[in-house]
Amino acid sequence: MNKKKKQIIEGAHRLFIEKGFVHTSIQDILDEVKIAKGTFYNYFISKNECLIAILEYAKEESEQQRKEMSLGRRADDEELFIEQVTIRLKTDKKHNLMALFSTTSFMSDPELREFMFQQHLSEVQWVAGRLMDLYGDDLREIAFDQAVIFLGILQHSFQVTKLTSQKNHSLEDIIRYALQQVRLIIQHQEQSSTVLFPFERLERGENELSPQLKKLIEKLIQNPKMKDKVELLEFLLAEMKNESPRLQLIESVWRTLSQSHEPLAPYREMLYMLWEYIEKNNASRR
Amino acid sequence: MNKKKKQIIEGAHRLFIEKGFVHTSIQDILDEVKIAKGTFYNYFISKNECLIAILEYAKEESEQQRKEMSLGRRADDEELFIEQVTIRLKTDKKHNLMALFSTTSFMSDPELREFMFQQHLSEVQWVAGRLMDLYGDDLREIAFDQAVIFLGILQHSFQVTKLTSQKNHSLEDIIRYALQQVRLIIQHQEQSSTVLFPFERLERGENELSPQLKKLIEKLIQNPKMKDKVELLEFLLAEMKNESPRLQLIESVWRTLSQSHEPLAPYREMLYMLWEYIEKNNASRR
DNA sequence: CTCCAGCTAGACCACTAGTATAAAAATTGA
DNA sequence: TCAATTTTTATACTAGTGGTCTAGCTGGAG
Repeated sequence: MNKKKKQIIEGAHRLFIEKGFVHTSIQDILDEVKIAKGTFYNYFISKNECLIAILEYAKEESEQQRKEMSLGRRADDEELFIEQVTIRLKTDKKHNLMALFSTTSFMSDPELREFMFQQHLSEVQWVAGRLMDLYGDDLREIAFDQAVIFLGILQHSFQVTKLTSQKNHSLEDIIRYALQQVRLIIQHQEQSSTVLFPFERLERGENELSPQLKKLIEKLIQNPKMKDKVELLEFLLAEMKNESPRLQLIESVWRTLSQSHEPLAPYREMLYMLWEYIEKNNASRR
Repeated sequence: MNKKKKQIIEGAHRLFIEKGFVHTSIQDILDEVKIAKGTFYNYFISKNECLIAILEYAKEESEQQRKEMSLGRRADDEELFIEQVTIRLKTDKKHNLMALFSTTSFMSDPELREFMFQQHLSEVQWVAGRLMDLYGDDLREIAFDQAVIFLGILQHSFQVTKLTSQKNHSLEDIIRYALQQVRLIIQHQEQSSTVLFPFERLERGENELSPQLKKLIEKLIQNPKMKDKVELLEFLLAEMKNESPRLQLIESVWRTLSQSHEPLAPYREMLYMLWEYIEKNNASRR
């Protein structure tokens, strides 16, 4: 990322935390970072766009940390899960984004809204996957429901903690508590009970791969040298929307894309996610 | 309430739903209701104040309905509870305030924030009380926790329903689902398990009576004729903050206040709430 | 009739996000 | 090193915001 852009993001970030998004004017940012208006609008097409960049940065940060802490540990380690959830909340807290993240609906700008939606949904999916790691694949049917319950308890507990300004519970206490409740439900759930969110419906198509792809394409399309890459990516995007994407084709395209090493972080990230996707689907069809 | 004020509230309400709070300008409201700017600021000191008035109105509406539907039915009727929760969500939906209500943190104006806090907290308290009606007073210890869990599951499920734009679940389905999960937890909860929010701490002092009192005092203090009333109310406010308020005194003051029939809705509402408070505490000490 | 609260129209203020432009400065490539 | 290109700057501008203020109008009560 450009150095100046990073400066702006960091400055804006500081101010958003300090004074809140609404009450931070562009002018404030300009004064803080000591740049001219033109420069700001060189990097962001709007104030909202700037916020999105900050949010994206925060998400990447916590995801990176989650991956790192999972190295060399078992996927069914409850403590690992708790730590991973903690890390997200901590970065959210550090970035003071809890509120924004949990709301979405107040957002006026549709693009910002959409972005928050995706963020949120992908978190639910992550939790659902992790719950299956923890408590076995029998959970599959209700994994998504339990993820929703877990996050619901979590979020609401935090809210009420704030409301009553109780300070006697740590982040971890509350996470542990939420997990305990969910475990209890899982253990005593009868087979026949209602399922609100069937897993399959949400597993594919609406996952985070597609929007990521879209964004990458938009970025690359400006560069004429990337024309052939864009073509491949666009094919992938279309293919993944199908009922049953042709895995062989996707894998082939993936290999082609992997051969050239682009110095773009989102490009490499993309390849990694794609690889995960291929693996997962290969496993489930076998 | 003044006729013109009602007109403004209704017009503003319509616009807030249609275009959202942020994107409705004062000018829009003026055009909609066909009034001059001066008139608007005659009734509301700010746009925020106007929003608060709308929210208050919505809350009163749903509380009224909740009371009405409880007439002649047992307090431990699960169906009644479900209907009562439904009615709140429906009016919230009708007023499109779900989002606002559940968030709070994004609000810039501290007064608005405080208001939302109170709204939210009082809802949690209401649910906690009702859960005890349903499942017995043994629940007391964990009633507040379970209320938080219930509302958490509820809110989050709604959010995810929106996210995934699933339409196959009705309001009632989701409420029933949330209650089912909570019931499951209650049935299998061991005695020794963690309690996040001890009931006693939240039962008194921070209930809705105090802020209501404060607001009423602020209103009456402008009227010199009400000076003696204000004195009594201020005594009540102070007394209720004590560890164990002297019920006899409070009841005595209540009788005095009841003798003069003020034509103010909030005044009568106040008396009603105070009476409920006295009854409840009388019962629990007996 | 007078009086006056409530209403109106509209000027005005300081502020907002975002655009436009021309000149200056920094970076780049040869 | 020098010329070309890109980035940055300063500043003026637009159209809109929430909110204040004033001068004058109007309908109804006494």
